[in-house]
Amino acid sequence: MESLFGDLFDDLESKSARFADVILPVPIPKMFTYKIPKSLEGEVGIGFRVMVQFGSKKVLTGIIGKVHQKPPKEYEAKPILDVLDSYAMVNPLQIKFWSWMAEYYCCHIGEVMNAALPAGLKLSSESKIQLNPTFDTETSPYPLDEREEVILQALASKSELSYDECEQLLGIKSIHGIIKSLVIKEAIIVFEQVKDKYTPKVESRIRFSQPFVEDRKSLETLFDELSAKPKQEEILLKYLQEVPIYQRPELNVKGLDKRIFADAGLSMSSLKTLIKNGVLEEYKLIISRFEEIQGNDEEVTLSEEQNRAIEEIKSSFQEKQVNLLHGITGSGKTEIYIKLIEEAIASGSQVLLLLPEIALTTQIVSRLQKVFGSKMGIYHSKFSDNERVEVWNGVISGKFSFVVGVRSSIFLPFDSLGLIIVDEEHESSYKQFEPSPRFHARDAAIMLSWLHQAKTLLGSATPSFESYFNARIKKYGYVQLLNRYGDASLPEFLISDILVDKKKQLLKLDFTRLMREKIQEALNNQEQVLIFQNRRGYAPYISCEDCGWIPECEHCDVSLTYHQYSEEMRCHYCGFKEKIPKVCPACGSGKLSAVGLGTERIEESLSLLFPEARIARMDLDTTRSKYGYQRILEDFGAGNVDVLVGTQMITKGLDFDRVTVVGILDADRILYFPDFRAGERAFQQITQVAGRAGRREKRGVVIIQSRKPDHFLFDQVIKGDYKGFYLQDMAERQKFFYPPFVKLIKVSCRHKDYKLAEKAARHLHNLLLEVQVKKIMLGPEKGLIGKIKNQYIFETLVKLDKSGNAQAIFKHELRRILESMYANKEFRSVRIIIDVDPY
DNA sequence: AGCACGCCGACT
DNA sequence: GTCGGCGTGCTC
Repeated sequence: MESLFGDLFDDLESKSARFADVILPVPIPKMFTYKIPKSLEGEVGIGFRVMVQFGSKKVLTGIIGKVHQKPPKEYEAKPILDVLDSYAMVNPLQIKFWSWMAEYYCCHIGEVMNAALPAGLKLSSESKIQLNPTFDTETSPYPLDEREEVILQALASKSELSYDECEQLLGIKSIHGIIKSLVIKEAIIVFEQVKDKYTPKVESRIRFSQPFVEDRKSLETLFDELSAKPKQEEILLKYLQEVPIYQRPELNVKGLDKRIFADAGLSMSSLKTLIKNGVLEEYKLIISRFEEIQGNDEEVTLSEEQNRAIEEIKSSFQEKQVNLLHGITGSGKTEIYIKLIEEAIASGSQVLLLLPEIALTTQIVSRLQKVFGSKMGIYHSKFSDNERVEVWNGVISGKFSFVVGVRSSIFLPFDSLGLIIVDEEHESSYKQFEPSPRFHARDAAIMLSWLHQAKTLLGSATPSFESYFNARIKKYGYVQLLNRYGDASLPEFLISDILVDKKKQLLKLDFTRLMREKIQEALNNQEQVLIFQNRRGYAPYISCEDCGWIPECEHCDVSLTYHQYSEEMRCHYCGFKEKIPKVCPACGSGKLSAVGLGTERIEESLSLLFPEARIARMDLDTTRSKYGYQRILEDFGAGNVDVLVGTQMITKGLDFDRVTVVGILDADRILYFPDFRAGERAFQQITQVAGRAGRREKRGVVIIQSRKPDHFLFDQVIKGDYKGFYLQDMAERQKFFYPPFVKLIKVSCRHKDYKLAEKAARHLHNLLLEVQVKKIMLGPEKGLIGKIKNQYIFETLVKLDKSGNAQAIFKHELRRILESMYANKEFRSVRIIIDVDPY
């Protein structure tokens, strides 16, 4: 009843709507009101893409966020120029979600839209020129110069030219002046062309022309005629073999993929002749970029514990919107997900499963694909734009009722989500840092599921302390899985003291004796080894042994990482590269040596220590290509590699039975990271890496090299005492006011002028101090990295009281303050960046 | 963000 | 004299 009236009302509203507030991809924090012209009445509504004029000449495409009949007071609304869609690309729920995100993360809704839409749905507008039809060279009062003539001649043969093409034509850089002059002389017209970037994938298909299908006699006559032309005959026979149109004439409609003839080695020119003579015809078929996969609904058998967990989750969902599933590595969370997803789909809901980027290319996806087949969509950052648009459309059309994807898949056009699962909920890659919106996909997913009145399941072996905190205060439900699936035992932990070995001269190429022995043992037994070092490159930096000089990035305040393989030094913040100097530029000494450990160097050390072992490396540098990651994993899985060295990539989704030894070379680096989450992260990372050891028959060994083997964290990791560590860390956080006890907002100022950046940050800090809410402020301080890409950074950290409406008030005031900063001439050019829930 | 308008240096 | 530099102001 209610929904009926709701629909009716909406309908009435849209029929009489005369104005539309359009979300545009511009960094201005509001929507823009345009008039809906009579001709488009009833053709547009929320979520339609429209073309509008913005400014004097620019044509932009935006999305309608609201329709209404309130004429703007201060200005005359311009009309919408055109609608691009016959149905809404974005639904009203998404607009609500975008608005919430813009509000919560203090950014503009246009920025959210930018992040949400796959590039293929954003339209690019490009200025082009065409001949002015009323122009005549003979009668024109204006003389044309040589270059202008060139352009006009080109336009005679080609109806339009882009600016780029004009530049190429004349071979000069600034074409603007010439074009302007031609416009003044009324010789050409400049227009904006909007082009849809999405191009459907097409296949050329061949089929018989209709007469031959309807009339069997004509086909026979044809064969008689062609007996003298064996090549053409061959083609027709091939076709009939694949498409038996005698028995099933209807098959001719779909025809046959053209490539089949080429693959069979048949003459393409004969095929052309047949088409030319009207025997065969060629047509284009729009096909999906995704292969059809039949799900086999394989029966998943669950352990008693898994069944119990499912029941607990379901009953907990009765009263709680969010549930935390805390299951140690290898406890079989995937099966539980499958069961819950199946049930949600069966009840007619959509389901979203979020995975961290690097886990998506692995076994879990192929596993799910086997169960769900092609009703499952995959949304991955390595997919092309076109592939993403197809997933987007597939969600709208209902083809995909279930999507597995990375953080940006929360933006897909779901309209009836029933369940969102966030796997590896603690993963920091769920947080987007650059560019804005700086959102956390887990937190946004909880909001999204709330908008859909759906449920959220957070899964992790090592939950984020926030989520665990929320579970403990009963805001979230909490379900635990305690046993490893198939009763695989937890690995044995060994802590190896780097300093002791160093003193005894037992440290060889950064490997302690214990580490070397265990690796050798595994190699002797034909078992596999994982070595974890969360630092790519050869070494963090090189240094001059004589004067201590360290090469630094020209644009950022960091040392350059030494990459031996490519023989260069690279900045991991801006991508700056430099050749390695032969001698120290500071003192001329030739003694430059690598300091510290990176994956490349470890790979090299391993091949020196274990010359017989097959070694591979997995980090950002070896997995750049679309399938790089998969290839390395497959190699490892097939047993072609004995030792795999890698960054945190190896902690995800690797599920190989033959790994018995896991080595962590420099645990201290994880432990002493300068941020309040260091302990939590260290616990998570070590536990996750350790979870890769010994999954089935044999108990694995985890060797941790450290200079501080007595650190209390090791003890708790070894015992698997998550709660103990949590409680200890929480006490610290409460004492020093860190989340989850406060809300953090980081406000930074960036500018190429050091002094100005600092001054702006001071000023901003003072303005923020005046906001009347309970809070603590730190800073302004030079950022941890003081300069990135030639921009100096100063930061203020605000710790807000979580109770009451301190957050809302502060964000509101923040907006006002930002405007005042922007209105201030002095600080206009300073970039101010707001990061809500940083880290 | 673009892009226009507007006021000061080095070029045919 | 002009072409072109980038400061600053606005976009429904």
